[in-house]
Amino acid sequence: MANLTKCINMMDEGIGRVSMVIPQMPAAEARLSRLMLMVGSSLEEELEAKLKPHKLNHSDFLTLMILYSRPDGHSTPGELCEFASQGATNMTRIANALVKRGLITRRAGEADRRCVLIHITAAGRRLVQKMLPPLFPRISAMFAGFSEADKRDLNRLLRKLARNLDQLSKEAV
Amino acid sequence: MANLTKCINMMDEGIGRVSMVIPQMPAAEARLSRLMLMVGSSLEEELEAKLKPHKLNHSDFLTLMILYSRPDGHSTPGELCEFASQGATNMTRIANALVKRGLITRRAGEADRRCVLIHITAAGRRLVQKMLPPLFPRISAMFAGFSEADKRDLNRLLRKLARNLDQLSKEAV
DNA sequence: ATCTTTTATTTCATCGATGAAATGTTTTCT
DNA sequence: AGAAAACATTTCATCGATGAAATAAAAGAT
Repeated sequence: MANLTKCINMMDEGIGRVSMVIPQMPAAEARLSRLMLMVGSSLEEELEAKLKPHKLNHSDFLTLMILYSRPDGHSTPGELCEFASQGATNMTRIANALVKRGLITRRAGEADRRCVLIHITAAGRRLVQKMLPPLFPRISAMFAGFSEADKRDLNRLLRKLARNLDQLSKEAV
Repeated sequence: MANLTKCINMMDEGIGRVSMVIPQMPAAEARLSRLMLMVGSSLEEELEAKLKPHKLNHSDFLTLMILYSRPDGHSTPGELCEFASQGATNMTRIANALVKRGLITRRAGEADRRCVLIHITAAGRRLVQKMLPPLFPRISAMFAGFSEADKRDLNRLLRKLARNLDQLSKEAV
């Protein structure tokens, strides 16, 4: 929808001109950040579009996937907040919606009774198993033309970038 | 804020377990998509945090930067919609806010009088020139430890990914 | 035993984004 | 000239996200 290539071209020209006026700008790095932002949000759009028919948004889906991918299919709201990068208010709302659809259940915690144990249900598992396979061709197509070395490199570089971002936000305190 | 590394670790374990249950999943590619999404949104958070003190969000800032980086400092709403990936309604709202702050002006188009010409003002330029330099150290820090080859690779791979995403959304019609 | 902290929810108010539909100009088509 | 298309705005209704504050229950600290 967004025509990424066209946006990237115009970004390239723009950064070129700005760095003429402001030479101390780290142009290569600025370009990389913009690329990350553009490709990232395009990917997000693509994903949301595929989730829409199932009446799930990214946060809902991510929450469900975290539970699905857990050894015992459960977690707590606090943990889900952390891994899905959501506030507590938001997670309560998400959980309410998923409970209402019968995809998860809430129980009282056993060890620590302050916690709530959120379990994925059989229906939740079935939904995930129905949703995932149709995504596979598109996920593969995204990386068409990537050699094994390309994938390894991208993987390595994204993780390195992630570590740097963590470092940045840690210092920001 | 999000502790990206921790989220990535849990994603790795999760994908490992899911691909045991669903072996036909393209695990490496799924991992890469998740990485892109996570790093992308972390980057977005980082950027928004830096913009907040100036009372600008990402869309506002992007719109202003597009104008700033233009040879003649102007564009039209339609063009801005395209390059900032915004709907027309949204762009009208953004432009209203920027006009109110004196950062841009609206004029009637000369060649095509249906179009509106949006110009960045002197105040708009001053704001951009004041905002950018403090961002530079952080942009550089994001890519700390990246060799020149790393940056070239990341650049190349992101552009390749972008082309594939464009292809995907074109086919989706 | 009391105080504090942790955990989750509820309530409330707000903000930005979104999309559809109607409107008004201006240009283009035929 | 008249019809159709393009451009931008306005209006309206809605939705998801957000954050602060109050509440309640349980665990931990001293």
